[in-house]
Amino acid sequence: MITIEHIKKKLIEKGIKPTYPRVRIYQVLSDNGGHLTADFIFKEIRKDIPTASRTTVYNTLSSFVEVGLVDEILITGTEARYEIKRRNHHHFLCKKCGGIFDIDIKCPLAQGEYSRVRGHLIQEIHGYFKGICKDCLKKAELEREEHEKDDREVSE
Amino acid sequence: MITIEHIKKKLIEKGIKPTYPRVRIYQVLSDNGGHLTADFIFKEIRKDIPTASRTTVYNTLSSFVEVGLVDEILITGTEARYEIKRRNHHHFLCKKCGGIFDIDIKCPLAQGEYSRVRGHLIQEIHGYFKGICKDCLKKAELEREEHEKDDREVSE
DNA sequence: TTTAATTTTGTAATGATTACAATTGAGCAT
DNA sequence: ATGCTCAATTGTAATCATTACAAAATTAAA
Repeated sequence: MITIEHIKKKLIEKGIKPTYPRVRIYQVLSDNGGHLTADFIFKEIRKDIPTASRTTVYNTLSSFVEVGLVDEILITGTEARYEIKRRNHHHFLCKKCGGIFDIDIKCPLAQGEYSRVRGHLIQEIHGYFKGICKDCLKKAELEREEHEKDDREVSE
Repeated sequence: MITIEHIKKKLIEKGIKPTYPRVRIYQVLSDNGGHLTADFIFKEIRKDIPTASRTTVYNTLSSFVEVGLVDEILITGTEARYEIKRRNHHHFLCKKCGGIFDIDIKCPLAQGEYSRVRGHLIQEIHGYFKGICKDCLKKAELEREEHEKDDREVSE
């Protein structure tokens, strides 16, 4: 639980004026774990600031990204997701349920931060995985067993 | 230079009927290097098939992705990009010029294909980098030198 | 309190992608 | 050939996240 004062200090450090909407957006990012959609954040701050607009959310998020407070995660091709910058982890998208999970791995590339490859200056390293999550695997397993039981009953 | 017959064989192998538009889309992907936009492909096949529709391009690309012939690359948050599946390489997006470059690296994670992490079944591994490309770095370097020269002239 | 600068708001536009119904085309039996 | 059936393609309209932009509100300074 980060305090309002702590958030304000963080924003000022990065040259961002800590207005109420901005502080709230940071707080929502901080309180709700990772990979939040702009829409989720918008609805969340609407509870406090009924007049808040989507534009403010987008503007604030992009300035947070610009100064390096926040990461923009692009996995699905549709909605971008945002989270407070945090090193050494990637994301996993379940192709079945659409859920996004954190994968804490120490990628050797991500360690040697901001180096060069073939003359290009590397500033950001993004990685993500797609597959079937634990829960969906379990669910599929159970369904398979059900079907086998059905088959046996039919053939009897 | 892949032959039409070779493309047809590939599509049939994957259970895709090798219609002319589909073969042409594969050929465009094959002849023009990696990370092509749907729009580029659309314009390219329009040269041969003046009646071709965007929908066909999208449908075809998504079936190619589905059967694993093609990878969908999501970097910019806007346009998706497509390329024929190829292992052990990632992409680099230049934040200045918007160019996308191949980065051939042997990521240790990408080697142990389709394993599991924390119970989740990993089917795809995506990685990309952002930064400033070689050319833009050189350009910035030259501009900096220009400015230094200007400063000297002014102070003289 | 007035002024100026910044931030926020709200609406309209954008642009890639998808939905869907109508048309076309390929393969096959008559 | 002709008609039939199914799949592929087309074209238009809708969707939906995001951006542009001008007006209103807020803040900080004078």
